[in-house]
Amino acid sequence: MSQAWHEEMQAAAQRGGRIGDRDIADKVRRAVLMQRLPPGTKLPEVTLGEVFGVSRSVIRKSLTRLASEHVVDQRPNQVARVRAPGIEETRETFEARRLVEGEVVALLAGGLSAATLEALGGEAREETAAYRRGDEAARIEHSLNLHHLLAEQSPNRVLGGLLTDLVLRTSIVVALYKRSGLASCYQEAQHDRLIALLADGESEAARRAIHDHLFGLEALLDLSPRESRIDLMSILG
Amino acid sequence: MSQAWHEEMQAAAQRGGRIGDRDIADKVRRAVLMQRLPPGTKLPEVTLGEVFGVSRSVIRKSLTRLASEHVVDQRPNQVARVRAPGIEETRETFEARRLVEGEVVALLAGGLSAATLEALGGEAREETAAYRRGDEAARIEHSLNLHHLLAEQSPNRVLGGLLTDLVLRTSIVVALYKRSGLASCYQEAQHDRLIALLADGESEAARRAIHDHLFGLEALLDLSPRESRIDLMSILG
DNA sequence: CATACCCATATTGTATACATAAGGCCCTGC
DNA sequence: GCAGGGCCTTATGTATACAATATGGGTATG
Repeated sequence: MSQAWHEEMQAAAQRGGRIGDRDIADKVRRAVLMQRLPPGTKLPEVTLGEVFGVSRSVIRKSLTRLASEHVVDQRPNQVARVRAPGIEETRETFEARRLVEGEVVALLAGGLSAATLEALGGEAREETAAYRRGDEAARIEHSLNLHHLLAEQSPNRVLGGLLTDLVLRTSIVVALYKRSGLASCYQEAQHDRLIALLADGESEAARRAIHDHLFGLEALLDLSPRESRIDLMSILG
Repeated sequence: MSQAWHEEMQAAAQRGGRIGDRDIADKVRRAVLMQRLPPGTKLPEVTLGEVFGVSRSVIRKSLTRLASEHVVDQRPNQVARVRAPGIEETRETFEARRLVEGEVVALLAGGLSAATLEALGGEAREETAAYRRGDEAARIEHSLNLHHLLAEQSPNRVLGGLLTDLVLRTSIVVALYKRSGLASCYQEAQHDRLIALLADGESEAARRAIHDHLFGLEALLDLSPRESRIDLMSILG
C-alpha cells in the first residue's frame, strides 16, 4: 500500500461527516481512476476500515459494490485487489462500448433538449480548458461527466446503465495503458463534433463519430503484448 | 411471504451441506425465475437466514449480489423486495438484448467448435422435449442454458458478460408479463434455425435470426399499459 | 368521518468477537 | 543449495449484540 494513497484517503475521511458505503466506493473508484491506487494494490478490509473510521461491515459492502462494477477483484478468502484488466479485455471493453455507446447516441440524436445540449457543450468546453492548462485530473473528470451525461440521457435506460458501466471500465484501462510519453488522451474537437451531430439529429453520423472517437482513443494506448508490466503482476500475484 | 416459497426454500436448505451466499443467491434467483417469488415479495434478512440456517451476514451478501443483477430491489433502511420491472423497462431490456445478443451471435458464427454446436443442439432438443411433455420449468431451464452457453462462448468476454445479465433480466420479465392464456413462450424451431446459421458461419443471418427470435418473444407478452397490476405496486410501494 | 400524530414492533445499519483459511517464513532434511 | 513441510501471522468468513430507522395500528382531534 503506497504512502500517497494512505494520506489521500485519510484526508478524505476527515473532511466529510458521516460516511457510508456509497461514499467509500466513490472515493476508491476515483482513486483507481486517477491511478492513485495502481492495479494489484491490496485493499485489506481492516486497513480501509481504520482509514475511513468505520468497521469492516461497511467496507465489505463497498468492496462488493466495487467488485460488481469490475473495479476490484474480490475472490473468496483472499484480499480484495484493484483489478488489472489485461490487454485482451481492454480491446473487448472498447468493442463493447463502441457497440453500446454507438446505439445510445444514435437513439439520442435529435431528441436532446437545448438545456441538455448546453450541459454537454459546457463539459466539452471545460474539458478543453483543463487540457490547455495541463490539468489532467480535471480533464478526465469533465470527459467522464460528458459520457456519463450521454448515458443518463439515453431514452433506453437499460442501455444507459450498460453504458455507464462500460465508460467506467474503459476509463480505468485508459489510465492503465496510456502510452507513457503521452500526457493526456485528449482528442481535439471530437466531443464538440459529436455534440453538433446530436443537435442536428444525424443518428448514423453520430454513431460513426463515437466509433471514430473510441477507435482513436484505443489507438492512443500501448496494447503491445510484449510490455507485460501489468500481466506479470496479475499472473504472478 | 407465500407458503409454497417457504417450504421450497426449506427443502432446498436441507438437501445441501454447507451453503454460501452464492448458493442462496442461486436459489432465490431460480425462485424468482419460476415465479415462486412474485414481484414485490418482501425478503427480510432474518427470515431468509432462518430458512437457510445462516446468519444475516451471508444473507446480506446474497441480497447485494442479487441487487447488482437487478433481481431484487435493495433500498436503504428498507426490506429487500423482488424487483418488478415496468412495461417500459421490459421493452428497453429487449431492445438492449437484441443489440448485444445480435452482435454476439454475429461474432460467434462460423467460429464454434463441433462440441459446442452439439451442446447447443442438445439444449435445443431437450427444450423441445420438455415443451412437448408440458414441463415448463425444464423448458425454461434448457432455453436459459442455451442462451447462457452463447454468452459464455462469446469471443468478446465483456459482451458475453453483458449478455448473461440481459438474458436473466429478459427471462424475469417474460415470466412476469407472459399472457395469462399462454402455457409457454416456446417458439417452434427458432433455436434450431439459429444453431444451423451459426454452424454455417452466416453472421448477418444469425443476427437477424436472434432479432426475430426476440421480437417474437416480446410479441408473446402482454405489455398493454392498462393492465397496471405491476406498476401500481412499484409506484405506490 | 377523515386526518394527523404517536407509540409499539419489525427490520435494517453498524460494530465486534470468534472461527477458519490463506500466505509467508524459517527450519529441517536431502 | 534447494525443496518440502509445519508453524505463525494476517485477513477473511460468520455469528451476534446493540443502535437507528421505518412501518403499522390505534387513538385523539378537527
